[in-house]
Amino acid sequence: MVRQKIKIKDIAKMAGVSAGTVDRILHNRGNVSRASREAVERVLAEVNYKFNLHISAISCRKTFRITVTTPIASPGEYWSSIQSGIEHAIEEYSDINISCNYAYYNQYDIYSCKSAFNSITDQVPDAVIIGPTFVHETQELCKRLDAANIPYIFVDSVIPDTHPVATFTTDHYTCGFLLGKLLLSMSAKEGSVAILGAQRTGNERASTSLERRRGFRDYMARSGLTDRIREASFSVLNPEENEKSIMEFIQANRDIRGIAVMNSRGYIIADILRKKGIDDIIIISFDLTSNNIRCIKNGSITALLCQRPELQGFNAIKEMMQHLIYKQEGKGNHYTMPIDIVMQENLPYYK
Amino acid sequence: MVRQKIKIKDIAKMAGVSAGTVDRILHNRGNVSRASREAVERVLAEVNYKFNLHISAISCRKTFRITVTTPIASPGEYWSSIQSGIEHAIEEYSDINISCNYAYYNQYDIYSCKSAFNSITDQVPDAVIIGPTFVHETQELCKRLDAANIPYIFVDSVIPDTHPVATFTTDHYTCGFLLGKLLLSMSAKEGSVAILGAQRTGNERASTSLERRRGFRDYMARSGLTDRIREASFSVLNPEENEKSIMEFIQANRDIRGIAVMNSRGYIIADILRKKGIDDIIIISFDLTSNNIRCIKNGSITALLCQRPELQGFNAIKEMMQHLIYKQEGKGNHYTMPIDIVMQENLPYYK
DNA sequence: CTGTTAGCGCATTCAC
DNA sequence: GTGAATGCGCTAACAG
Repeated sequence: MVRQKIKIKDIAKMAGVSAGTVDRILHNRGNVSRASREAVERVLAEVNYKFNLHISAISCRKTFRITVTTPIASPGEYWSSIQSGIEHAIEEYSDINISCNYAYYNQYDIYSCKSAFNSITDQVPDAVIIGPTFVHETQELCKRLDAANIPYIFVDSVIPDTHPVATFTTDHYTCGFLLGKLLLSMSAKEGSVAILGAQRTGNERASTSLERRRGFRDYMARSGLTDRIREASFSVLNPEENEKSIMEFIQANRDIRGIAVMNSRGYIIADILRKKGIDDIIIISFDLTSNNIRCIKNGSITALLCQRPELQGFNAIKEMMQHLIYKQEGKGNHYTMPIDIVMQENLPYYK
Repeated sequence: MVRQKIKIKDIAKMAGVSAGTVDRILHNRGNVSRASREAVERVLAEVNYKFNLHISAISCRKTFRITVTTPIASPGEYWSSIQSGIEHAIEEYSDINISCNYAYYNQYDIYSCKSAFNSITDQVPDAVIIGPTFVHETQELCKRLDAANIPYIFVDSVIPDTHPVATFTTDHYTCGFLLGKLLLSMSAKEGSVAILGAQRTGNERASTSLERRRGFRDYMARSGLTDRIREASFSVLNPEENEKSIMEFIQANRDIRGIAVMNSRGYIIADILRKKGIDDIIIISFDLTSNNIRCIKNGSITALLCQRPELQGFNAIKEMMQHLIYKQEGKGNHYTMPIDIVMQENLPYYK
C-alpha cells in the first residue's frame, strides 16, 4: 500500500553505479558503457520509476520560451477560452520557468496570419502552440519548425502533413451528428430543420463546420429525413445584413422547427428570432461564448455543444512541458475532448 | 510578460531579514519580532508571492496519512470512480508523500458503517475523505474528528452540522430538474412519465434521490404537468423481484413514454424493458457505471446525467494536500461539479 | 566513460 | 528572535 517511492539514488545503488550515470541513461544522453546501461536497465525493468516533473524542472534551471499562435479573440469568445486555459496552466505549473509569447493573427486575413507565423520563426522559441486556421500557411510554418527542430502542439484542430508532438481536438463530425439527434428529438416532430453556416470568404480553410455539417447530414440521412433539411448561410463580419436574409429564409420555409448553427455564432440567429418574437423554433449551436451564454440564459438558445477549450489550452501547455523537460520521442498523441451538452440548467457549473 | 518569479530569498533580501524569518511569517509559526513581521508584511503587500506546493511538500519531508471512507463499490460502479479519482491524484501528486488507507462500509448496513468509522479515529490519520451515507453516524464521526483536530473533506454529498475543510458535490435538485426537461422534450409529447426510485430499507439517509425527485417534480409542476407523473420503486438488492412488479406498473400505466430512474440503477429497468421488447419508452438515469454504459451503447438508455465522480475524488485529495501543507484557515469551500449529459454519441469521450 | 559536486526553492533545525 | 546550515530529488558541469 505504501510502497516506498523509488528515486534515482536507489536505482544507482541497486545497479552499482552512480546517480549521474542513471540520469544519463534515463535521458538518453549517451556516454555510458554497455555494462552500466545493461545493469541499470535491468533494475529499471523491475522497479517502477517515475520522474518528478517539478523537481526536474527546477533543477534544470532553464526557462522555456513558448510561443502561442491563435486567432485574435475578444474576451468571452472561443479562442480566449483556449488562451485562458494556457494561462491557467502556466499558473498551475508556476514552478516550471516558462515565458510565454503570443503571436495572434486575424482568422479572416491570410496576410495577418503569414506575418504572425513569420515572426514566430524569427523569435526561435523553444516550443510553439498552434491554433490553426489556414491550412497552407500552417503547413509552411510547421515545415520551418520541423527544420529548426522546434516542437509544436495543435489545439482545436489538426492540419494534415505536419508532425506535432501532440494534438488536442474535438470530434467535429460526431458533434454534428449529436447536434442532429438533439435537434430532432427536441423540436416538434413534424416540420423541417435548418443548417446555418458562416459565409466563408473563399479560403480553403480546414473547416470545422464542414465536418460538423457532414455529421449532421449523416444523422438526418440515417433517420431517413434528408428531405427535411433546409440550408442557408449568414455573415459573421456584417451582422446588419443578416436580419433581412435570415427572415426571408424563415418566411420561405415556414415549417422550420429547429436550427443548427454550425459555428459559435448561434447568438446572431437567436437574437434575430427573439427580436421578431419567434419562439417556436429551437436553436442549438456551439461553444460557451459570452454571447451564447446570454442566449442560453434568456432561453433563445436551447443547447450548446462545447469542446472544453480551456482544457485544450491547459493540457497543451502541460504536455509541452513534459516534452521539453523529458525530450521524449515525439509520440504524436492525439487527444479528443469530451463533447459537453450545455443547457440552461447545467450552464452555471460549466463556467 | 516574463515578470520574474519572486522567491522567499528575494523577500528576505527586500525586507532585510533572513529566509527563515520570512518562512516563519508566511506560515504563522510565531517567534518573530514585531519589527521583522512588519517589514516582511510590507514587502508581501507589494509583491505577489506564491508558494510552490511541490517544493514545499518535498522539503517538509513528512508523509501524510489520509484515510478514505466510502461505500464499498465493485469495479465500474459509482463509488469506484471516486476512488479512482483519488488514486489518480495520488499518482499525479506523487511528489507529496501520502499514504492512503481505505475504510469501506456497506451503504445498506448501518453497523458496518459504525465499525468502519470507529476504526478511523483509532488510526488517528492526518486527514479523512468522507463519502457519506448515514447522517447520524457521519455527524458522530465528524464530531470526533473535530475534537482531534483532524481535517476532513466530503465527496458526493454534505452532511449538515459538520465542519469540513471543503466539499465536492453536485446540485442534485438541478439534476432532477434537468432530467425532467430532457425526458419531457425527448419523449413523445403526449403520454406520461414515470419516476422510479430504489426501495429504501428504512434509514434516514440524506437522500440524493429525494433531492432529484424534488427537482423533477418542480420541473413538471412548472410545466403544468404534475398529473402526468407516475411513480413506483424497485429493489436494488433483489433484482429478481423487479421484473414482475415493473411490468405490472407498465401495464397499469400504458401511456408512459419516459422513465426517470433517480439513482444509478437505470440499467435494471432498461434490461427489463429490452427483454420484453418494449422500445417506445425512453429511459434517463444517473452515473456512468459500467452497466449503464452498456445500456447507453445498446440504446436501451437514452441519456445519463453524470457528476464527475473522478474529479470529485481527485480534487478532494488535491485540496486536502494544500490544506495539510499550508494549514490554511479552514475555508470550507463548497465546490459543485458540472452536470454532464452523456448520450451514445459523446459517451466515448467521457470514459 | 563515470563519480562527485553544486545548486534549484523551500522547510526545518540548530546554534548564536 | 534570528541567521546559517542541512536536506529533499534531480540535473548539469566538472574532474578524473
